[in-house]
Amino acid sequence: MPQTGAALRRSDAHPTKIRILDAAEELFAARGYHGVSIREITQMANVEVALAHYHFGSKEELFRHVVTRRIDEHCSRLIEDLDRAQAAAPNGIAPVEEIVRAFCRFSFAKTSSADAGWKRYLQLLARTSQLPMYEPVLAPINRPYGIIVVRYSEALRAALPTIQPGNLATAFYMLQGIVSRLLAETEMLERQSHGLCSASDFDSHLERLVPFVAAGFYALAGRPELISARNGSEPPT
Amino acid sequence: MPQTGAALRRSDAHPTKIRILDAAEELFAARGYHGVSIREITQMANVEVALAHYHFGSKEELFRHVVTRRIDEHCSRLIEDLDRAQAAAPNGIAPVEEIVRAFCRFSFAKTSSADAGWKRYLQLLARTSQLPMYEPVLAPINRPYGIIVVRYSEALRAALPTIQPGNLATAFYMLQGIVSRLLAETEMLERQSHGLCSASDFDSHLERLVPFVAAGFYALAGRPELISARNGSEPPT
DNA sequence: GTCTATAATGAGATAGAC
DNA sequence: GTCTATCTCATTATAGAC
Repeated sequence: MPQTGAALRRSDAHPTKIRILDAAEELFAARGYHGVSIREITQMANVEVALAHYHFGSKEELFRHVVTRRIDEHCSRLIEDLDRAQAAAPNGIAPVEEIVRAFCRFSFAKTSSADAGWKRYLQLLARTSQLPMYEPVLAPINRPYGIIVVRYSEALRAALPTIQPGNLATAFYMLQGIVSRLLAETEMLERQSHGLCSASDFDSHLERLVPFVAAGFYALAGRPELISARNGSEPPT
Repeated sequence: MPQTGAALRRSDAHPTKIRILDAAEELFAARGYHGVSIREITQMANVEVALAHYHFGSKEELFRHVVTRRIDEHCSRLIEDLDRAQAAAPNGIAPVEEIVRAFCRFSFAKTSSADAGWKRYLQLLARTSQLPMYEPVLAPINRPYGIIVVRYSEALRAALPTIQPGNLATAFYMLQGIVSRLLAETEMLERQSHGLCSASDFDSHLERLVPFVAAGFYALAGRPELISARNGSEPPT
């Protein structure tokens, strides 16, 4: 047993600080920043209220730690997947489909996996990203994520040399809107499809998203004739 | 002057109940349900706190009234615009582009207009639609909106007879994600495009969204060859 | 319908013993 | 690092005069 006696208060396997972060992640994802109290968080984490303030100072700082905790790995993986797509292309210019796939791969894989922490973190970002946020909490997200936007935009521009800058920015923004809505996992998709589509079936989502978004990019690049060549003849069934 | 003496407390033009609803709409749109107190709302409305309880009973009921107030007109207009698109088609089968345009027209027009109330209502729906909501507040939205989903899905199925039901449902869900993100008007688009795209320029949004989404639908219907025929040769610049 | 006053609770945060 | 106790303030909601 690696833990010392002081490290664990109950039978839980993680130290206090991590348990608070995990509980906060889950509750913030479910009800947003204002919908959750520190008391609820510490109760779920099985620690005293004062420990949240000892470890994080304030509620806002705790929230900042939650959204910051995984952002660097998240962005690193997004870059790695883009690098892989470009390395696989003969001339280093990855096709639109592979760029779009790279943008989704890590998030979709983590959300589908048994790793509940990552799933909740991605839900938290997706669900709160459309609400106005405080600058102190927005900045630590936008610094690494801004690099993602630049790298993916450059890759898409290379794949679509004819596309106008405004069309590229808007198309990428629309892609983010789609991904965000899927990661948020609302009940709407299941209800609207009468149970035909499951919100958690990200393999199906990806096989539909890639041709949908790629076709959109080609259309906005003035290259609709490329769509059938890239897609193959049949869409997912 | 139509108002009686008892109707107005200050110089504002609207009766108390409306003023509370307007203030609540604005604040709920900005910070979500839990991020706003009744005190803030009544303060912005220039009325006493007790009047919110007199008119609406509880905070949750007030929120329900805010999201319910405009939903019927909203849905009626969505149906009207779809009807118009279908009436304009020779055989009653509107092309995908016109269906997508009809789905956006009213919301984009209201958000671009001087009508701040409608703009905030649409922001409220867009920003909170990805957070889990109480069933009592979800039901009054989903009843009329469910009809919209059915009608638009039928129209799209008529325009795309080869599309698989799962592809149709997911594609429509992706369309909703795009529209929702645009209506939410985050600062992300302006930042990511380095000021090239304005979040409030819904004319540009529409001219980019329609070919993007229509191409996506055609791709998922296995009919990519239709895209160039419908779009014309050049995308928006 | 509107106001004042107040109840009842829960919130974020801190001090100090251990 | 952890716990108990407490401070201070804001919250939803209601009672009752006008």
